[in-house]
Amino acid sequence: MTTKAERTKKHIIQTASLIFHKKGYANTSMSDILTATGLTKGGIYGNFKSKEEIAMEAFDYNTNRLFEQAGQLIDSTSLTSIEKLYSVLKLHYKNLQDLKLDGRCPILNTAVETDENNPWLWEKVVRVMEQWQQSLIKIMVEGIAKHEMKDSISPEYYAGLFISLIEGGVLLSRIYRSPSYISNNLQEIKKIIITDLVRS
Amino acid sequence: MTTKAERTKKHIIQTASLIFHKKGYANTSMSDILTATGLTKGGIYGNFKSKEEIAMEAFDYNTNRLFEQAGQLIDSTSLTSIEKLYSVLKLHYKNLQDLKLDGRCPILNTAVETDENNPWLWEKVVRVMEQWQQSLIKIMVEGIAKHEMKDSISPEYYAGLFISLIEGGVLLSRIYRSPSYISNNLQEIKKIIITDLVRS
DNA sequence: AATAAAATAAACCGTTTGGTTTATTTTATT
DNA sequence: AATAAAATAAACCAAACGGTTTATTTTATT
Repeated sequence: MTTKAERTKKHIIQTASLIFHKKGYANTSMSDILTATGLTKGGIYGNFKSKEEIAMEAFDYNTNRLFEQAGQLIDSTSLTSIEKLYSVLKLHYKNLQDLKLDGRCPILNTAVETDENNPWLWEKVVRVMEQWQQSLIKIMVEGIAKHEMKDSISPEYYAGLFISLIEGGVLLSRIYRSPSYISNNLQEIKKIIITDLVRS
Repeated sequence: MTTKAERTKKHIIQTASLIFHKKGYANTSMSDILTATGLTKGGIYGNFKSKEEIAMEAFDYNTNRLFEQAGQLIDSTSLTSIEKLYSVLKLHYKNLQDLKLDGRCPILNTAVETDENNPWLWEKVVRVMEQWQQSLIKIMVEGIAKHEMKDSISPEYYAGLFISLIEGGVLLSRIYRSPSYISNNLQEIKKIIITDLVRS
């Protein structure tokens, strides 16, 4: 069973994370959060000591959504490394499109806003990007070891390339309000995997 | 000759554009601008009617830097469309790296911050992205007409792809404080041009 | 039903925000 | 040298900001 405080904290994080994700940190006020949660100041400040503390937990909450189910996929034993690489990127794409993230990427958004403004949140951004990158590299390193991928490739290079294509696609799709850019880029990723990575 | 007011306006824009570019719009206060320009409130508000008006002109100023010299390059008659396409993208890369933009992209930054927050600035973001995209498309359309590029390609597709690689590279290079990501992506663009676009 | 935990309501805090006003002084322009 | 333009200095504004306090009421927990 969960305690009342735990439930309320969760409610605050869930609600605030949506607002932060949509409007950014500086442009979200405490009164926005009060209104959205239906709580009063006492209710909020009894559970969190500052707006920043909420922002930090909201960032974790939002980024976790992006990587939901990715862990299982990577650890799966029934897939080849080629299948894993493509399907994990496709999963990130799908998670970005879903209702809650709404085509925006919390890493991209938070990186842009907190660089030069909030060192603590910035540190989180760097860490989660490293984590993402490493997960892709890991798949490729295993792919090379299992002779499914060429041993001449640089996993770091392709990890950077794939992440760039996803994030660049997010930007264009947001600006034009059309998912075609990010889905085109996912197609290009598929093509690159086949032509550059697969050991034939 | 320029009038005093014109000189002061320019000074304000030049100074403020650097701060907006670095810290974003919401995180830049009027007092930041006062300090940096060395002017007083009267001096600022005598030339601009609001912070937002400064922000709008600062955005134009920053994005113009990104496209500096690109026009001449595109209009040049001595280059093939292949050379034009690669060298204009390389120029954008170079402009992004230079002292003033400092590896950040004003389109990316402003898109993230102003979506959902500032419709006027957002409109500018959309327009400048369209302009960028169209300039790349134009090169490819001409390349097809001159039989330098395959007529089976979609200029829209590749324009989106190249912009994605640049913007994704900007994000990664900023997060890791290393230019290698964006320069890797520029190499990949070169490769894609040769393997996918060139009519052999 | 008694106790403890959590949330409300409302007043309150100092600070910062973007912006205005007015009278004075400095700087350009002619 | 006279005129007009531009910038200063400083007081002032209302509103919003994040955050605190206190006494009261509601809600969980046992």
